[in-house]
Amino acid sequence: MANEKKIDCVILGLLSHEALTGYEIKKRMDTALSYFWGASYGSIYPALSDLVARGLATKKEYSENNRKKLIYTITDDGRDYLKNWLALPVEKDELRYETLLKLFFGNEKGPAQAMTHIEAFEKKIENRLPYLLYAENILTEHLEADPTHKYYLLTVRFGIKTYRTYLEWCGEAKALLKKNQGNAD
Amino acid sequence: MANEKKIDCVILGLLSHEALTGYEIKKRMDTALSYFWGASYGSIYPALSDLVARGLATKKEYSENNRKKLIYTITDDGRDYLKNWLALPVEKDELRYETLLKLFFGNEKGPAQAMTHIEAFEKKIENRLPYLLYAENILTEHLEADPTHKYYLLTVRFGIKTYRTYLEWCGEAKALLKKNQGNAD
DNA sequence: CTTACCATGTAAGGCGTTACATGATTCA
DNA sequence: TGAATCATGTAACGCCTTACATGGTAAG
Repeated sequence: MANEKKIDCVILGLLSHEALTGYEIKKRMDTALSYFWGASYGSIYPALSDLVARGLATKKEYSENNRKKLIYTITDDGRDYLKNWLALPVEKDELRYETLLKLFFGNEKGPAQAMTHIEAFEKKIENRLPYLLYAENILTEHLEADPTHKYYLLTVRFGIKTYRTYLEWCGEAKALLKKNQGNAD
Repeated sequence: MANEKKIDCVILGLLSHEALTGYEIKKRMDTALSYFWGASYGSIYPALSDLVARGLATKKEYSENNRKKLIYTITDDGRDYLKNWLALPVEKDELRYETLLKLFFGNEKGPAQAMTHIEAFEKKIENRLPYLLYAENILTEHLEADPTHKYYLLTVRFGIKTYRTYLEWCGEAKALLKKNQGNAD
């Protein structure tokens, strides 16, 4: 019962909402979950087969516009498995911020280099923020009609808040680097 | 020249400041780098041997209080390797927030369960924040005397800002869950 | 007609954690 | 004298990414 693989849990979690194809699961990860989780096809498809083999999901062939899709549905056992995992305490939250890593060792290359990394980071965040704001709007509007999305909304708000903090930090970091560069305004 | 392993880069980055033992490197990761990077002994020690084999670091036996230590020093080649990596654009920043994952699927188990995860997260962050604040004080004080720590300070401030945002979010998330639970104060 | 996207997978290999193994020293 | 911390490492195994392979459809 121990050692739940995270990839199984994410997939079951997504399937607990609605039946999905492997491709759609990947899409969800790249959008709705992108700021706190990720996975590649190379882990998604094998995991799906495995879930079916263990009776935690079922697979159905489905045809849309003459194009066949494989849709996965969570089973009762799958739902139990998910619930069991959800009740366990969180093992670890981890980040691997290469940007911060490069910045940490910034004195090897100087402020100009550090500035470049900060600006690239800033742009990446600025590009992603609108999606989250859009999602927040939709979710807030439908909150009373569909309260099951309350949790989704909470994670979106986490994303928005942290992204805005990142942007704030970028501004401050750039200011500090400029100030210390020796040329006042 | 491509495919720089991150573990090599972190270690070289730490060694670029001062010569260290494997044990000390691990310590740095668990404190100064903890909120944006991590590694285990099982990756640190083999990486150190490898760096020596490639001429990017040297190893010296050293005795302190009759206890032998293996101290690693960065070489000129190591410094070049590090600088080269620092100049490359950031490949990816990634987070794996199990807390957010469990929260995302929270409607399977309800608000009480979600609350538990949020509170555990909150406590973890509250416990770690003081270390960062302490580090910020020290670094700010010594900033003019030792400007090489400017970059370290930037990452510490990143940690503080994001941690504070996390705590803010915890408060809001708990409020939303309570409100929707149906019992107004 | 070709680029982008939809859609599903496999294989190799890398990377890194966990668990194990060992032993010294310090502090209560 | 026992626990905690210092200190260094190895081996097995697991997990996941990258790259590869294939082919349909939609839009310009």
